[in-house]
Amino acid sequence: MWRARGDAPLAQKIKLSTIADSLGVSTATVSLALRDSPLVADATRERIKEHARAIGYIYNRRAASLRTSRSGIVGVCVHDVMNPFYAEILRSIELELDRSRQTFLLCNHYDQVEKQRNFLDTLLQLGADGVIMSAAIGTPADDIRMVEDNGLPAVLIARSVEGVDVPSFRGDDAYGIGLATNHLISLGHHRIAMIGGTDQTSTGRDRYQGYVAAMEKAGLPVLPSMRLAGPRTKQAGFEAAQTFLAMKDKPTAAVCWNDLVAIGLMNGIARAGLAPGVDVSVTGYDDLEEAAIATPALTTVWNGQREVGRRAARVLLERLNGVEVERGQHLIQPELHVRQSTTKPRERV
Amino acid sequence: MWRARGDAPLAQKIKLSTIADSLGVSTATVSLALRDSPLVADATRERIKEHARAIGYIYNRRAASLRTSRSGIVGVCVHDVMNPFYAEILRSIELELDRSRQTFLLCNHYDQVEKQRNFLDTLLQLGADGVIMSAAIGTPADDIRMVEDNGLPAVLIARSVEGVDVPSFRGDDAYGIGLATNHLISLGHHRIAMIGGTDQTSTGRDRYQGYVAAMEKAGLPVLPSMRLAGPRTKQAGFEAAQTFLAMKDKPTAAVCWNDLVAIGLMNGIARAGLAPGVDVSVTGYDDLEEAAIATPALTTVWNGQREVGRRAARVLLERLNGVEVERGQHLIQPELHVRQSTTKPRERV
DNA sequence: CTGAAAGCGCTTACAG
DNA sequence: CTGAAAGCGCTTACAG
Repeated sequence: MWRARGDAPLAQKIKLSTIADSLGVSTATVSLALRDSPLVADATRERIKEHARAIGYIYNRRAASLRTSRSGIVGVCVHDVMNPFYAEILRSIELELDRSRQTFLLCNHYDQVEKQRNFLDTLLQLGADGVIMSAAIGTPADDIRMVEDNGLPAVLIARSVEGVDVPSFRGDDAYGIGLATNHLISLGHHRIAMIGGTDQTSTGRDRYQGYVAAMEKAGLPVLPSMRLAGPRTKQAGFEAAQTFLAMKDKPTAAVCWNDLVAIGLMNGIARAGLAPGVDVSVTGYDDLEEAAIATPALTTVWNGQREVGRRAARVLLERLNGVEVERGQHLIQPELHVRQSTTKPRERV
Repeated sequence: MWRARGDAPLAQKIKLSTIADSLGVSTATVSLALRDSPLVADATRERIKEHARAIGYIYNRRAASLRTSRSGIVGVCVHDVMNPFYAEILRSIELELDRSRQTFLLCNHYDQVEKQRNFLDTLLQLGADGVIMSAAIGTPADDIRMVEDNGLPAVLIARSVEGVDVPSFRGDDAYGIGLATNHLISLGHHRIAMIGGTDQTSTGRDRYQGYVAAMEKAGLPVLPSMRLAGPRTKQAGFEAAQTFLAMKDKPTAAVCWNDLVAIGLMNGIARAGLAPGVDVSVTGYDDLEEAAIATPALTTVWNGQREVGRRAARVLLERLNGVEVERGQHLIQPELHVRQSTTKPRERV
C-alpha cells in the first residue's frame, strides 16, 4: 500500500542509497533485491523490500532507463483517438501492452506530418522502446526509416507506407469493399454511389478500386458522378445526405467509406423524410460497436480492429525481445455482416 | 529536417560530448547553445546547432530530466477515452498542453482503482510534472494526497473526491439536470423517468438529486420505479428501452444520464416502433457533437467539456510554473440546448 | 551472496 | 562568453 509521507513534501528524496544506508547493505544489493534477483538471499531481499515499502520509496525510472537504455515506453500514433475505429484498435493494443507492463504514450496526428514528426522525436528523446503507428497522410518513407535507424522499432497499422520495410497490419480493403458492393448488386441494385474516403491514403485507393472492380465485374457502369469523395466522419456523412439525394443518377444504394459516414448519411436521409434501409440501402465499413444498434441496424464490413491492434502489439513486443519477425504487409480478411440497412431496391421518389 | 544516418543503426551514439569534441568546445557550451541560452555567442550557437542537426543528434531527455527533475510529461487519467465525453475534454487538454510542449501520457482506468494507482505510480517513477484526472469510482483521498506529497501536482476533472484539497473542474450537475427536467415539466410532462447513472460518483448523486429537486419543486411525485440506474453507454441505453417502455407508470418522457444513453434509448424506442420525440420525449446530457445530428436532434444540456479541459490544463500549467492557484471546486454553468427530441406529451399507447 | 566503483548523458554552479 | 568538474539515481561488470 501507499503511504503519505508526513507533512513536508519532498522533505528528503528517498533513493536506493537511502535504503542501503539504513540497512547497512550496498546499493547494488538493494537494486538487485528490488528486482527480485535470485542473486540476493531471501531474507535480505524481504528485509529490503519491506523497508522500501515502509518508507515510501519511489523507483526512479529515468535513472534506471538512462543506465539500461530501456524505458518501458511504447508510443502509439493514430489519426484521432476520438474516432471509434482507432479507439477500438487502441483498446486491444492497450490490453496487450498492459500485459507486459509497458507504458504507452499516445498521439493524435490529425494527419499532420509535422505533428507526427514531433511525436516520433519525443519518443526518441525519451528512449522509447518502440512505436505503433497509423501513418499520417503524406508521411515520407524516410520518417519511418529514420526512427528505425535510431533504434526505435516501428509497426504500422491500418495504413501502409510505400518503401518501408516494417511489419504492417491492416484489413484487405479492396476485398472488403467488394463484399459490400457485391451484396448490394445481388440484391438488385444497379446505381450504387460510393460516399466518402480519400485517394490520398492506401486504404482510400484500395477501397475505391474494390468498388470499381465489383461494379465492372457485374457489368455495371462506374459513373464519376456517383463518387462523392471526402467525408470520413458522422457529421460529414450527415451533410453528404443532401448531395447524395440530389444526385442526378438517383442511386438506390450507397457504399460508405466507413460506419461513421454511413450512420451520418442514414441520419441525414431520415431527416429528409426518407427511410434508410427502405428507400435507400446503405452499407458501412468497420463494424463498430455502434453499427448493430443504429436505426436501421447497419449492414457493414467487419474490419478486424481488435485483430489489427492485438497482432501489431504482439509483433512489436516480439521485436523488443529480439525475435525476428516477418516484415511487410499482413492483411486481415474482412467479413460482411448483413443487417437491416440493405434491402431490395425501390425506385427513388 | 531529419536525416537517416547511414546503414549501421546505432553505430555510435551521438551525444553532447560528441558535438563538443568535434567543434572543440565544452559540453556546457553545447548544452547552453542548444537551449538558446543568451550566454552563448550567436556565432557559436549557430555553429553548434547547425552541426547537431547535420549529424542527427538526438537530445536525451532522460538524462536531462534526471539532472533537472523536470520531465515535460503530464499524465491524464480518465474512465475511458472511447467515451466521446472524455474524448472532447481530452481534445482541449491536448490543445493547451501542446502549446507548452508538454508530452502527455494517457490512461483509461475503467473505474478500477488499482489500474489508476499503477498509472500514478508510473508517473511518479517517470518524474512526471503533473496529472489531470477524473478519479475512478472509489478512489480514496489518500491516493491523491500521496501523489501530491510526492511532488506531483494533481487537478481533478468531471468528478470530485471528498477530502482532497486540489483544484477541481466540473459542470454544475444538479443545476444542469434541473434545466432538462424543468424543460420537460414546462412542456406538460408529469411522468418523467430518469435513465442511467450511478450513485457511486459525485456526478451521479448530483444529477439524481437535481432531478428529484426539480420534480418536487413542481409538486410532482418522485417514484422509485421511475428511476432506472445503471446505463452509461449507448448500448446500455439501447437495451434500457425495453424496460423503459414496460414501466408500469407509463412515463411520457425520459431524462437521460448522458447523450449516449439518450441516443441509445431513442434507437431502442424507434426499434420498438414508437417515434422518439413524438411518442416519448428524451433529453440527453453533455451535448456531444453527435447530439445535433441524432434523429431526432437531441435536446440536451451542454456540459462545458471544452471549458473543463482547457481550464484544468491551464491551472495545472500554472501550478507547474509555481503560480499559486485556487484550490477546491470550480463549477461550470451548464446550458440547455433545445432541439427536436422533446415535445408536448402524448398519451403513451 | 555482497560491496566498491564506474558510467549512462545531461545541467549547473563555479571559475576564469 | 567559455570550460572543468560534480552530480542527478540508477545498474552492471568485476572482485571477493
